[in-house]
This record gives sequence, C-alpha cells and structure tokens, in this order.
Amino acid sequence: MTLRADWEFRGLVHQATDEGVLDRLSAGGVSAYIGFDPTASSLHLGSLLQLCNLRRLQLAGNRPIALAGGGTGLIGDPSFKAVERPLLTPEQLEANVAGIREQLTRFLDFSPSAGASQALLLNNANWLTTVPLTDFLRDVGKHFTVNQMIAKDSVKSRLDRDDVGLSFTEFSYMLLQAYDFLRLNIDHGCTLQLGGSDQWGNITMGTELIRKVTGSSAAGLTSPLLLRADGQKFGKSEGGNQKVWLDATMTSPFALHQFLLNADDQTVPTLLRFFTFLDHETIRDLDDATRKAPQERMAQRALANAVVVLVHGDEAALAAERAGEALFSESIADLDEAMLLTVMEDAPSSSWSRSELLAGVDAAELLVRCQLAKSKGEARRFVEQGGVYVNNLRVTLDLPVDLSRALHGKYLVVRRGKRELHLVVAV
RNA sequence: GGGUCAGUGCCCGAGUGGCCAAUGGGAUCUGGCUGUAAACCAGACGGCUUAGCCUACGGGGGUUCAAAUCCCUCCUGGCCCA
Repeated sequence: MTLRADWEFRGLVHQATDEGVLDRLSAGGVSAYIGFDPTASSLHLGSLLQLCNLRRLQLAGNRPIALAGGGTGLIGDPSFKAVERPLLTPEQLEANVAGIREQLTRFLDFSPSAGASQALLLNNANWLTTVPLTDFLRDVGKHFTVNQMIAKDSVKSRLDRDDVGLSFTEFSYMLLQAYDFLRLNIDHGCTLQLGGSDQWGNITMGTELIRKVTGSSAAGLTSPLLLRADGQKFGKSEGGNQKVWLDATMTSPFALHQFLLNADDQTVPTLLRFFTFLDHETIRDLDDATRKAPQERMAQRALANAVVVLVHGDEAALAAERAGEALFSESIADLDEAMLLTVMEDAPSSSWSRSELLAGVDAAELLVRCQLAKSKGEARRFVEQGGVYVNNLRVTLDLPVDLSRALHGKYLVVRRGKRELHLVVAV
C-alpha cells in the first residue's frame, strides 16, 4: 500500500502544487512540515487531521516537522477569519506552545531510533522574533507585491467588507509563514508544507519565496476542510458550543468519545478516513454497516474508540465506552457503587453537606450550583421544559430534591438534557 | 488631520422620543419522533426575592415627565479627501 493510494482512498488531498508530491512521499525520505497555531494550550479536534497526516507520512518513511507558531502567533493568521483577532501575550503563547508540544509527542516518533524519519518539533519564535525588520523587508518583502497579496482569497473577504478592516499586522502574516517555510527549507531540507485547504494561499507564498531565494523547488499539499453534513464547521461540541479539545482536562475522554459516537451517518465515513488508521477493508465494511443497519452505529463506535485510543490510550477508551453504555442503556439505580463512580469519573462533581441535602434543595438551585445552568431563570426553564433529571428521573419545581433519592445513600446523578451530567456527593 | 457613514442581545439585522427586554433570521438550548444520529415538529432564548423589579442598545455626560431613539464629548471601525 503506497502512501498515494492510501491518501487517495481517504480523500486527504485537496490541492497540490504538483502531481509528483504524493509519489515522492510514497517513496519516503521527504521532510515535510505543518504549522500549529498556539491560540490555546491544547490542540482540538480540528487539528487532529493534520496531526494524523504527519503521523501517516512518518509511517511512510518521511521526516515530519511540527512547527509551533510561537512567532506567528504573536501576529495572528487572518486567513478566512471574519474579524481582526486580539493579540496574545508572549506569556500566553509560551504556555500554549508548551501544551501543544506535549500533545505532539503522543502522535509522532521523536526518538533518535527513528533515524532519517525522526520527527522534529520547532518553534518559529526562534527566528521570527530575532530577524531584523529591515533584513526581513529586503529579503522577503521584496519578493512579493501587495497586488498579489490582496488578491488572495484568504483575505479577500476581509478587504471586501465595509464594517471591519484588516490590520497591516495580520495582512503581513502570509509573509511570515512564507519565511518559515524558507527557513525550514534552508536549515532542515524541508521541501513540503502541508495544511488545511485554508492554508493554500500561505503555502504557495512559501514555495514561491523558496524558488526565488534558493532557486530550488518546494511543494505544498492541502487537505479538505472538514465539514458536517449540514455544512457547519466540524468540531464544536453540542454542550455549550465549545470546541472539542485533545487535552483530557479540557475535554474528558468520555466527552470526546460521546462526541464522535454522535457523529451523523453522512459524516462518519469521512471521519473514519481522516481520523483513524484502520485499513481500507475495515473502513469499507463499516460504510456497509452504516448503510444496512444505521441504528447499530458500528462505524460511530469504531470511530470513537479508535480516536480515543489514539489520543488518550486504550484504558481511557474502554472506560469511556463502558460509561456510555451504562449511562444510556442501563438503569442507573442498578449500578453498584464502584461502577457508578467509574461511569461518572469524567463528569464534574461536587460535595454537598449531608444536612443540607436532608433538608432538601430547590431543583433550580441545584442546577445552578452544579453549573448545569447559568442562572436560576435558565434553570427554572430547563426544569419546566422537562429537561432535568436526578438519577434518570424527571424533576419538578414543586418538589425539592433531597437525600431520600440518593443512590447508595449519598449519590445524586444530576442530568440536564440528554447528556450534561454532574455528580453530587453527600458528605 | 478633514469630511462622511456606522457601532443594538451569541451572530446578522430591524427599530429613529413613550405601545421596547427591544420585530425578524441564524446559532444555541429543552421537549417530541428516532438510533444517545440527521431531517422534521413544538417551545425557550438578559437577570432577580418573577402579576413586580433591576440591568441593557460602543463609553461618559446632558435635554426631557419619558431616550436604543435628540444634543455634547470620547472611543472603535468603514469609505472619501489631505
């Protein structure tokens, strides 16, 4: 199985600067890089595809270079962004880069034993914050015209709008990224940059710069943007419109597992191809399973397990799967104490005084203190709409929640809607 | 620097002195149907001690019995001019 065949099967290729890119990657020995924006201390599901791609090319005998954008992060990438973004402080960036560094090491082999395909992790702050401005403008800026820069699709929408603008700071971002590529090309023999399709404009700026400065050629390869069946951006969780993070403390393994398990039928085939390393036959079988027995959600299960294993490990995946089964298919009151705690391990929890619970707590109050509602008004609404449960039994406003309902004498599983949970423990 | 237009709830966007916690759309949330999907249907969608009160229409000040709406000023942005 060549890398080309694999990538074509998985639909990983959106655009390439030349037809030979995939063949060179298939042959191995290529150094290729992907940049990661340190806008948060963790990568999220949206970055997972790029992460997987780096891994794929390393497995095919190429050298993956993960570039943390400690320098470009100081500026902010305007590509297809609707509005100007707030600047991050150097301290924030440094912390974020550290967090991302940690996560990258889980996907790539950085050990010397990998030889020529040993992964590299670099931070562009090292050169972007030290290159003299005048050198930069003469050596990089001179190779591009503003005319071509404003013609980029990635900034066009910003230039066309009559309510927001595009600062020079963000406008210059594409030059910085081009410079990154040049440096990696010269210093590390990197001849290929990968990225999402939104990065195409930035990538080609780089290949052009390399051609003009060194006379050698470098290539670019982008992958499609991942969208949900309804055209929405993929990767926002149902609960609270939050991003799905790869950091276990920001998005629990259980939440990640649940998120993928809930992927809709139309998107699952793509997700299996993008986010897993399952072989083609297995993937085709899962496609069939979705067609023939969608209610079984075989593909969703396989996807959720594969990704959680990849991101958090076997144990976490098993626990997440068991927790989901217990919560959704068994009566919660039948679980023994140990199982209950296992199931609720990922959910937020709080300790309450036994005497307070004995007296009884107003349902709205309970919800707010469990952080399942932002205000009492909202909490009241949830209860009135029938969306609040304690131990899987619907709660009403007129009846306070007290200890008599507790499982094993001390646990209240508070749930809002289908899957927002909180464990109350009486102490 | 000058001129001009704009800044409304999560987003877009109506409203141009009282009937405005503010039309509409989207997003989101809850319920129903299902498969812990999608689509669809119904409802909710500033806060509170909820027949009432408080806080909100870029910030501050003012006029008025009464301001998102009028005036002054500041901030931010677009466009044109220098």
